Amino acid sequence: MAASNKQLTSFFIEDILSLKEDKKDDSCTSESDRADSTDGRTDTEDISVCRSPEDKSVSSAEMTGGGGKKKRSRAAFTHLQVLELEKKFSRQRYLSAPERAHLASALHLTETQVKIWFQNRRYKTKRRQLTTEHGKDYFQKSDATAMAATEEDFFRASLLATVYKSYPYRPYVYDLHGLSVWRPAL
DNA sequence: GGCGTCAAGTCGGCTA
DNA sequence: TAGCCGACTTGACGCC
Repeated sequence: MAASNKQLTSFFIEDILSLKEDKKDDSCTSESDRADSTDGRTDTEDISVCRSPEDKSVSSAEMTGGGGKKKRSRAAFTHLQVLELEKKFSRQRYLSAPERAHLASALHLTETQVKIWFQNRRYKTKRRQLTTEHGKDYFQKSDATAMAATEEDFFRASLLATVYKSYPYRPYVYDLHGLSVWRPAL
């Protein structure tokens, strides 16, 4: 697994939520949020933003020149960009258009990138939650029941193991407490 | 080379 | 009809 040793964007939600501003990379710029969000929230105040992904990797629109087969690139968001996105996601799972535009400009990302990030993030969270529930169901079965386990159960167990291996970063674990409040399950 | 991660692509459904 | 969504899938990238 690629993530076993590297630290990269491994951090705790508590860190994100309590983060005001620590260190700033030399390549990063700091800008203050003008707090023009429609609901009056100022979640992204004083966001420090590094270079946009387009600066260090080819953007989606920019493909291999020469008219050959177009090559898709994968933008790598900076640590701080992910930090702010996670921070926002921990409070809001859905963004309105103005909020998305505001966050995008604050992070030097496109609105599409922010939208896709939230889509992927929600799906990732849901997958994790589902596999957790399935895991509970499976391991709570009695031996007798386990003896009569269906092929689906075995498939489910193997899938669960695979998914657990796929999600080494604890900060991505969320519990749903109520309908609208999400918080880390740590 | 296989595997895991993740941004982006695709597809179908829903809503205003 | 446009825009957003969820549910995957694809493709690039990094690690072993």
